[in-house]
Amino acid sequence: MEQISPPLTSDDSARPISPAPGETLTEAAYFAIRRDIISGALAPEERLRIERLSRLYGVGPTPLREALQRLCAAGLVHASGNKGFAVAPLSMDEFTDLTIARVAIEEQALRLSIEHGDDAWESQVAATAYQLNKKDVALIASGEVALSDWEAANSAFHAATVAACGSRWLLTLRGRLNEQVERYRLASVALRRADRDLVHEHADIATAVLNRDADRASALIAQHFRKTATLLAGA
Amino acid sequence: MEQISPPLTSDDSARPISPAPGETLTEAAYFAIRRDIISGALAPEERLRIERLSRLYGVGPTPLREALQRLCAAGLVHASGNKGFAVAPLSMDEFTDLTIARVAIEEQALRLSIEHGDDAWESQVAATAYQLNKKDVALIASGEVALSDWEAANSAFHAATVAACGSRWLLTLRGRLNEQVERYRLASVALRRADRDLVHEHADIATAVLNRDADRASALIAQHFRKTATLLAGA
DNA sequence: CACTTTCATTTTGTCGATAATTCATGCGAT
DNA sequence: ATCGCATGAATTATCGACAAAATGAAAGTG
Repeated sequence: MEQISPPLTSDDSARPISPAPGETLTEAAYFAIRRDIISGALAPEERLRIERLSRLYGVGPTPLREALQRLCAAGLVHASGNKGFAVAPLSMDEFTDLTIARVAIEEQALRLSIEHGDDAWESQVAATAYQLNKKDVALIASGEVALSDWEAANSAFHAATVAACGSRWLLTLRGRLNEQVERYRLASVALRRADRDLVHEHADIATAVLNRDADRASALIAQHFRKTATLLAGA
Repeated sequence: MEQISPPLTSDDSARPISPAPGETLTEAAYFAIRRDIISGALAPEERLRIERLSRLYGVGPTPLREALQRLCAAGLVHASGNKGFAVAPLSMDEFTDLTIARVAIEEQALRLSIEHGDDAWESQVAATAYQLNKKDVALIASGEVALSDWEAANSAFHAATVAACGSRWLLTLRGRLNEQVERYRLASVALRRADRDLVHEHADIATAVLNRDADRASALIAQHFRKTATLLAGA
């Protein structure tokens, strides 16, 4: 989540992972590899040889294999027969597929959230909407504001809107999908300075949500996601 | 999927798994353990000690650990710190949560499928609906027909209806959810002879789908799932 | 030129050692 | 006398090194 796009591949500089407190090496490796796959430091379809990863992260083979198995279940890594692991590929088909699923889940989560959300939820939505608006304006103005800041605010706002949907499973699935989309986002630089009117898009969504207008919020979020998808695809 | 509810726990009878052709031991172990968790042979919250599993399935510790990591990502197993693995617990909260997510995904998948489905899809829906109807009738009549047969038909019908949704991700997520629900289904015997009018429920769904009435199909499927949930909960 | 056989690389599985955790036991305090 | 706490031993998970199986490629032969 930190670095946007480091020296992509062939970055064999050792980046040893901290064993972390009360965390198993397997988990540490899992998070480290996931981060590097999402950020693109490990390129799509790149083969993940154990020995190399072992040198890279300074971890033994066993925790690495276990971490890779988990990533495999998460869909970020592909494991074929006896031919080892590789970073999951990136394709347009997969991306449109992903967008469909994402819209479906976000729409439903949003509807449920609007239906069940209480006052605290409303406050949170309003608060994150306000923060995001500030970041949106700053982004337009200074062109190259701290991007990770904006991303955090963006993510927080969208998370807040669906937080009251009442299903941890729905949110978990949503998280997994976002994880995947993040890869495409970061893979394409086009999205950065796309001159879309984010200020109004987000403001409209926030308004619809706070007005409890499920149909309108649903339509707007679908449009919002699809626009992102179109921009990313056309770039 | 085969056995409904074998001697539950303390079944330490060796059930060695076949290495399978062109399949790695890790995968074999993964499927075997998943089957036993879903079927209830491995009880909820039961601790999964490596040594014991090793004796049970006749597999070394490493493949087992890797399989458990994957199951962990799938949500069927919980892994805590350095305290080993355990079968994921079953709770009412989790179940209602699950039902919400399931309805959300199935509704959307169904709508998309109705929108995009072609003639081949229609045929498949009609065919599986016909088969399921036969099994439904048989189930009512003979009281205790081959249950696995009925389940296969039921599963095939519902799968057919959403098959044309156009998103592999949506279907994958749906599969994961169904996996979880299956555990609750099999854990409760109440569902078996629940005298609900399955014949008509299924027939109505099939009719709505084939008539391309997305709203009605959506409503029916939600009702269908929620009824299952209610029956299961009340038992 | 195609097919087979062999060899090297890579992945997978087994084993033994280390480190963490849990349970039981004994001591001290209330 | 009982409850709480600390200590120690046994159990258990985690890790890294070694060995076996499988895959892919190259070379040799029909």
